[in-house]
Amino acid sequence: MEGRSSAGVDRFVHRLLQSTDLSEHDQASLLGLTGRSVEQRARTDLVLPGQTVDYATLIVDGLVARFDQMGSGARQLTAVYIPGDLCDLHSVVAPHVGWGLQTLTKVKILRVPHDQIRALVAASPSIGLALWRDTTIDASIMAKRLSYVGRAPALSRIAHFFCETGIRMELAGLADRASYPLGMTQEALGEAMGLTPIHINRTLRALRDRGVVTWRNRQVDVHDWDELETLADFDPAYFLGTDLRPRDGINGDLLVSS
Amino acid sequence: MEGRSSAGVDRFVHRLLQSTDLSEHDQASLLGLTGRSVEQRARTDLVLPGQTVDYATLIVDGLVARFDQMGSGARQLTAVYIPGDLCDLHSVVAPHVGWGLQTLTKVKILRVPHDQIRALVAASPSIGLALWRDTTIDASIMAKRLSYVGRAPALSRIAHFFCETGIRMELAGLADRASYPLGMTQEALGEAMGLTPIHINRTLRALRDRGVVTWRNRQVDVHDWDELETLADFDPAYFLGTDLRPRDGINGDLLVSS
DNA sequence: CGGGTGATTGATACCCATCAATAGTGGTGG
DNA sequence: CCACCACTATTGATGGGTATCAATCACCCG
Repeated sequence: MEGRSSAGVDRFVHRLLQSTDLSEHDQASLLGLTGRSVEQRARTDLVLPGQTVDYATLIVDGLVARFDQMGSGARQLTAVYIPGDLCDLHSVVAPHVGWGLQTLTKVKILRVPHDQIRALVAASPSIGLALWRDTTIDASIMAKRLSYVGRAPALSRIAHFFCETGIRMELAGLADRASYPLGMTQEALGEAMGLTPIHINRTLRALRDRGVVTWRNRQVDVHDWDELETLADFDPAYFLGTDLRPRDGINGDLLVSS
Repeated sequence: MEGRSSAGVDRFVHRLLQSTDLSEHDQASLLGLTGRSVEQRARTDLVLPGQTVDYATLIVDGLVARFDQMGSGARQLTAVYIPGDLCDLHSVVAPHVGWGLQTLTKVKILRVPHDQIRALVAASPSIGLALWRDTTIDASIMAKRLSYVGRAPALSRIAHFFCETGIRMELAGLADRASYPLGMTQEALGEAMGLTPIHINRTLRALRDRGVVTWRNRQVDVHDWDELETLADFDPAYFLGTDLRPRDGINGDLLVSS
């Protein structure tokens, strides 16, 4: 079970590089991350609210969601993660968690000990910066979700999810934005969107009937990306590292200067 | 205008200490933060989406909100900040922002240059840890908001906001949880809750009629805290540093060990 | 004292939830 | 390999929580 299965780590480092410059040495350090490899079937809880964890969860294959649970037992998914994501990176600095993690599909994950990550941060300020920044991007995505759940109608909300997920898939090198695998259930999407599965189903039908996007057999196919973006009022700026790329006074070991 | 007005900085450091142990030296460094003091009237934008900022905003007095703006112009408030909060701490690592900041009341703020903060982080891993952790607490609050906007009815949603804000006020040493100033408008609360101001007004009336809480003259008075918590299904664990206090293997300069 | 913003209330419409039932799909064991 | 069974997707009917449109009142600041 132990192993330095690099597939997932590779993707993670690749994503970090989209927002932060890292030296060869730092990249090598990050690629050296290891963890216990675990496989789980769909719809299983990996971490429960109230737990204290000492590892972070890196997705190698499949989908994982972070959720918050209401007293009634109803769940709201606050984030959906794809391969290459380090789901609960923030648990490194806040190991007592108020949320949980659940699988959305059959998954393969890597449990990376917090100690390893902390050691890297201690050894390299750039890595600390990159990881901190990664958690802020995670928060940006959540903020955007909040604004859509609070303000957008179901059609726009779901369209936005398809846009966002498509771009993330593409950036991760997993698929094309207009055609990507999505193995979660309609019920899970409902929990992410703040909608009932019934209404999800009807809205998906509306999107299909309009010829915009089809989601069948665990596969999303966008037939009219422009129209999807219009319906979603989509602007990818909020989670792209684009504007955080090499620029004076921000990147790399700037933390060490003043 | 320049000044080392410490009132706000004091509160900020005080809050950091609730979740992280910091040495006397680190505390002194943080207290040495300075910035340009600015005053603004209510309902004014401090930062607009798409801007690149080189300072962080520390609230000395008044309320500030972070918002996301839809294409229609409608705004969703993704966070509400009180005195002592460093609103956009995450902008230190991601200075190109996708959101904006607006005042909710007349405010006095301090604009603290990113450079100053980065220098502190470079000089002390503990400070880096404390600040990173602070942004994760911010994210926890947002996640909780998301789950309530997505899953809870208006009454519960608003009750939860009153609980959360009361506890935060109390922790900040600004007021009692059951009686605190809240100078924002009902419209602004609507933007935070994902509800129209009309519905906010009616729900407030319902809370008043039940004898649970009264919000008048910019002042919240909770008459029945237990009932309010029940209505809100409130559990403060998600943003308290409580469980992050001194504990082996987590705090202080642990970042520097392995 | 005037003007504008915020609060309050009423009437109506609509989006989405809920309840209920059937069809389809994939996984599992015999 | 097939049959079963649980889970998932789909559709209909109905109700409810909020939004929307509209108007009046209260209040604060200049």
